[in-house]
Amino acid sequence: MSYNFSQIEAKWQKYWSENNTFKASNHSDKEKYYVLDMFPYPSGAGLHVGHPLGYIASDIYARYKRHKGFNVLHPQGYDSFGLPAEQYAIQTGQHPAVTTKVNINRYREQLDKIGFSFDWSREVRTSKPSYYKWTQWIFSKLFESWYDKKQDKAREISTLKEIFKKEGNVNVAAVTEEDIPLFTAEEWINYQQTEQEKILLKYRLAYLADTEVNWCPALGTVLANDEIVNGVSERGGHPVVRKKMKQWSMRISAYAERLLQGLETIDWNESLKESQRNWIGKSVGAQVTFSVKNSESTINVFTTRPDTIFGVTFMTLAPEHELVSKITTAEQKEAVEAYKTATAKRSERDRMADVKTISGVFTGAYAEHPFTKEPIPIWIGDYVLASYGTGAVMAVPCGDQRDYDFAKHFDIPIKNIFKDVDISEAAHTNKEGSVISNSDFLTDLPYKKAIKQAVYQIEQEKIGEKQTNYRLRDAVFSRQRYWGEPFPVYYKEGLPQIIAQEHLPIELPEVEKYLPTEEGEPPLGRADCWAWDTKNYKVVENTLVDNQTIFPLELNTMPGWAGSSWYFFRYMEDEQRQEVFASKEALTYWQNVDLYIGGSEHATGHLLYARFWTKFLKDIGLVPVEEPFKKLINQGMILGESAFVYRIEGENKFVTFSKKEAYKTQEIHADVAFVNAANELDIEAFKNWRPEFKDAAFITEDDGKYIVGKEVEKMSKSKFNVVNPDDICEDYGADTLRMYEMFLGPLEQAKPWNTAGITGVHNFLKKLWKLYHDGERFAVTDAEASKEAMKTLHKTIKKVTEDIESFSFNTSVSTFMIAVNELSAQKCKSRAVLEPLAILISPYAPHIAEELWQKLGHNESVTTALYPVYEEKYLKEDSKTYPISFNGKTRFTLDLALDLSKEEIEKIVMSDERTQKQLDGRTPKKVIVVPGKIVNIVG
RNA sequence: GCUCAAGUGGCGGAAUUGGUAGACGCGCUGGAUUCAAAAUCCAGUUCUUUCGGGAGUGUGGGUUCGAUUCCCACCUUGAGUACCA
Repeated sequence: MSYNFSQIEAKWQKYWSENNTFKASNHSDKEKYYVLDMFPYPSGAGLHVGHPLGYIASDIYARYKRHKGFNVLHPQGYDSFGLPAEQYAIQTGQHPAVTTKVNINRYREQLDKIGFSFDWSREVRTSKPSYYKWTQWIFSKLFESWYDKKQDKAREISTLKEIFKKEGNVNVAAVTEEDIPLFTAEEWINYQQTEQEKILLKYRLAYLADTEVNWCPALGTVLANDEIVNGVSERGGHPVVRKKMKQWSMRISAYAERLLQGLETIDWNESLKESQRNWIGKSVGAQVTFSVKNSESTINVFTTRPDTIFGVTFMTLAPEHELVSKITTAEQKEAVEAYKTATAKRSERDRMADVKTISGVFTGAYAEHPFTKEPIPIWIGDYVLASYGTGAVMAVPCGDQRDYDFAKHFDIPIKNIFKDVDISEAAHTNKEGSVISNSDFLTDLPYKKAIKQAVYQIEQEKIGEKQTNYRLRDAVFSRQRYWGEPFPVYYKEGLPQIIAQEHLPIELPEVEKYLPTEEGEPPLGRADCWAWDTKNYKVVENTLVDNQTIFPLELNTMPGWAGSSWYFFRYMEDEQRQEVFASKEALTYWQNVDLYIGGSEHATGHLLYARFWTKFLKDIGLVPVEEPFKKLINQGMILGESAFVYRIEGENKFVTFSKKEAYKTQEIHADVAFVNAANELDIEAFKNWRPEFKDAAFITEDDGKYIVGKEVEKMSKSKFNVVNPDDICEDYGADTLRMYEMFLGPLEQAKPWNTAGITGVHNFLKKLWKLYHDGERFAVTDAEASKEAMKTLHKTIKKVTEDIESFSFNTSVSTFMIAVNELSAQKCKSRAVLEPLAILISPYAPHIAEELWQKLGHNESVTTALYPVYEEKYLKEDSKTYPISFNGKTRFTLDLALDLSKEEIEKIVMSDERTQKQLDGRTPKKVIVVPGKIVNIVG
């Protein structure tokens, strides 16, 4: 009976689904283990072989943990709101919900074929109203909260109102907008209600404010910082410009320090933590106030080097700085205005592309040095960013390269305040080991002490204070798009009002087109039925808006990361799925994700936002954990092998790989489906591919074959190098696909896909099958296993267990191959060996394992079997093959008993004739014997 | 520029505390089987060689009896970030 994988796989996939084999229970005495994949966005292209890599790894781990006796939660779902479905809707007029559903069904079909152990009963779809109801609800909680710095947590906005009523805002330490006026309790009480609401809005964690946003005209929406790569949109690569707009934002900056500290408590890879640290960008220093001469104005600067304050020879403001127009002198007005206009015109991209050009203008004004009282010229320059720190710097050219270059360029004096350092060529930017001089009370202090002393003096003289700055900006939360969560918000007198939980979800309205309106409003502006009736609590026709009881609803939708910032909690609930976003019991039992696997492209987006929301939900007592993902692994990308044909320029003639150098050619992607393992092109298939190739001519190799060029690139439709997992399952089976994906290389590493290599893994599974059979007959016996077979088994248990625990799945596949090769050679048919082997392999190749398990006489699924236990006694050796090396180079080997002493070993080795031959009459200087390891003869 | 990874046969990769470099698989070569092919099985496969050996893990140095592994400098590739005061 041969290995009929298609029949076996269909049989067991049906069995698992019918028997709810992988349904997790929220009530169990077993220890819990939560394994999660980053859920996919269901794109129209379907899955290629790169996508399931992480799912296979997590599935192996989940199945392994079940064998180890854990209650495993391993769910899956869809991040189903997003731009591609909407772009498609704009082009075709099809409702994004329709295409999304089609894509999800296709994904599910593909996933099912690979044999994952997902608990589909807990599936989530972010675009489902029953799901986004709770996304809207969490938004409303953020709206109803403020961040109390004293308690270092988010609190309900009602507590803030109480404080205002009692004592105004003088004693409140909150994370807010900068422009908050101080008021007393009396003033607060006397404010109009709208005035109060305006003030509260500045405190809320979800707030509406005029912000400088990244506007992408091509997509017609704003983008968050993490959605922009190299100055263009991540999706589509469209240009992005800065623009001031009224937008919803999330006060993630309030959590900067906790997001940074939390990294110490989680098991993520270092490079990922490092990118989050960089993104948060903490810097410790001081804020110092400089007064402007002949003016009431003062300039605040932030510096990480207060020790260099005596080296200040000028100041630079960002061109957008609000003081610029105030302090500029009449003579400089024209030049300053011209510079401001010029910089405003330059796009972010231009500014980034040209970092080297130094530009700036003198304002004519002078500040006063807070210690020396000397006048300091004030300049403006675009190397100072308005969005970081205070938008102004105290320039210390001797210690900062940009200040140095600026000073040299404009001939501003440079004062050296470093002891024994030459600054004639460049600034002295390395603070380690430097000693300050020429600096009054800081002279002769090493930099660390100087920083402390400077901060102390600054605080004593009340000209500034110690301060910590973060690069992390608040995240823009509005998108001018259709296919996202609507806000549970309506507007009364221009101020946002939240809709209570019991009226949620606010469902997306129908629109006749998915484009912005003629007035430039978001697509929801096209909806006819998009107003909120505050009496009947329902969405009604826009024509009914009277601004008394019926008000207009918010037209923006939420960004893609809203739904993905909390979905891992949603999976925890199973029974009361319609009632609460997850019950207390479920949240307490499952806590957080033990193992999270996904791509590294989410390093600063999803993974930061999810941590932020989790911390917030913890603050308001909704979840019990501070971090969502305890351990995280980034799977590497599987790359495609593209095939190229070479067209001679100006002709419809293609030249084969080895002869292309003789011509001027143009590389063209050919579909990898037309190319065999030997890189030969199927010329007929290629000709029929596109009309323009119909009459193409070919210059072939001498044997008449056309050989293509190969190159490793990202797998993508546009490169015609996509390999589909369905085809692999069809030809070789899911078990082969699963094992081969793992066999390709280390999980976290990027690696090219090469279908040709798959036969090795497929052959292995055939050999495994044969091991349990004798021709057509199932041949496992109860006969006692040989010593060698037991040794092979326990060696395999040990290695595979270690490999799974360290996520080294590629090496465990080779361990299985070695085991099957050895057992086949030993002709082992013993149940005592083959039964544990079936369990060992079942996380990797679950279908064949189930089939063999059943043939072994079991009625229950192999997933219920306990993992075999490694016993050292089977591996005990009494001799070892010693490498005998001379000066570190192994020359021959020698079998010796393990219980020999060092002296005995040395004696035997020295008397061996091969040793004498190697030595050739010399006397060794030294003989090193490491029992059980090696013998090394020196000399 | 800065930060983080990584450089090992024709290819994917292995070597878990420093101890026989190249496991396992692909590909390739030869053989068995077959009318033939597929499939299967067996043997070989880092380079070099005067067949005794010799060299060899990006490059150069160092520590060590012994280094793919540890240290220093450099080169290359990939990822992230980018005037962050």
